[in-house]
Amino acid sequence: MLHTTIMTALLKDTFDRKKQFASKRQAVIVEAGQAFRRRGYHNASMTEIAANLGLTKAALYYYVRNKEEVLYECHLMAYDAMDRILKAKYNGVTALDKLEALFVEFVKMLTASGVSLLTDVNSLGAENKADVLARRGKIERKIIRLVREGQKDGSIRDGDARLHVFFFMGALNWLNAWYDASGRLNGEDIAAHFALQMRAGIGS
Amino acid sequence: MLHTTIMTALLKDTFDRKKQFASKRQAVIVEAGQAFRRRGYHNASMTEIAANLGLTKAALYYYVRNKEEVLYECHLMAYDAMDRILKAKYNGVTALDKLEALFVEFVKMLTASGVSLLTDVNSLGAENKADVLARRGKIERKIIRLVREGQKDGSIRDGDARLHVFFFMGALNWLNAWYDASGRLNGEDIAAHFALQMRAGIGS
DNA sequence: AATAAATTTGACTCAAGAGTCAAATTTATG
DNA sequence: CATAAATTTGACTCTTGAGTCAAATTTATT
Repeated sequence: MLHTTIMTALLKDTFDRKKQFASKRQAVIVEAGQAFRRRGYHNASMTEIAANLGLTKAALYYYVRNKEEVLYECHLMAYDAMDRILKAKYNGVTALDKLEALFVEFVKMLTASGVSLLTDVNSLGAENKADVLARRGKIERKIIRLVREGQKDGSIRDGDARLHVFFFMGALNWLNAWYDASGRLNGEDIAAHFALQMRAGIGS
Repeated sequence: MLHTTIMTALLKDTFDRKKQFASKRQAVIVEAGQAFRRRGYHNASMTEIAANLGLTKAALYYYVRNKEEVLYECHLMAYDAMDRILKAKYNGVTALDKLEALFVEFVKMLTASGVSLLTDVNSLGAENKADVLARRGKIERKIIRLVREGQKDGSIRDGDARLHVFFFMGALNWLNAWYDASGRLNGEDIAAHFALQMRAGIGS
């Protein structure tokens, strides 16, 4: 009994500590991601990111190995979010319907959360870069497959499915360049508009 | 007579020299632009760009003031090209027709020439950044105006014209991320496909 | 060939920012 | 309070790449 209480206390402690550490680390990644988005990877210094969190640069390095790792995790976070969206089941009889629902979620996610699609993939080392591009490729292929499905069920117009996808993925990636959370357009509106435009663009 | 021949020789000479200088300088900008596109502004070093041209870094600096200026000129070059396209008169009775013709030219230009839309606008100093964003804004507004015109003449579906435009401008900017000149898709095909998708996306 | 201008270079300087580390400080627990 | 682990810090080091400059070299002209 005494033994177990000690154990549980110990476990709870280490668990809490690990949770604390993990969530602080997460905060670092998110803050860095926003800095990267606003100012670009190379223009955002680790010192600056630390300061935004009320920390010193040296303290940052308690949570992350190096800057590149942070960029890498930012990319992964975005692709994880997209994967989660892709994994969910969407209602709608046609593939186009599903694609639309998916697209809405993408836009809402990108306008709402701290997650953003970064473009600076060349600042990653060969290993991480390959990894990130593989993740991106996987997602793109999944969407392309959905488009092909739509071309079979007749909901999506014929034509190069890859081009269909690259076109509207561009809209997603371009969001970062102009979307301003404090602007008059909210994420829901943009999502609705973009979904409609995407659908019209490839629907048959 | 003697006088005039001397003068003309002198003028011709300086003219040639200036032309030489200008075209070499242009080559520097173009090469740098390609390097920036491939590797990102900060990852592409001046030494590397010089080497690609068979020069030394010091020689590069005979042609340009500094790296930022080069980035600035790359942006201007792209916007100049877009301005030229925007200035031309396009056939087609509806605004949508004109927009489509325009869009085709944009895509062809971006897939063909050394010109490319760069995204690293944050690496510019305040002055140049404002300038570049102003140029971009001007172009966007012109296109938005055309979209509004289309909404009046009934060729373009109603809805926020800015969003209509941001959507397909994303496709343009995303080109850099995936387009490979040595790939199986050529610029003309992409232009045709994208034009169709753009048109379908906002046509009424 | 002599000359003058244009072009190129090797060998620098300099600043910025990534990353380190031993020591100080804070936090949780008995 | 004493202690041990976790966290944070100031004060470094080190590398990279931008930018400079006086001198060398090339080019065009008479």
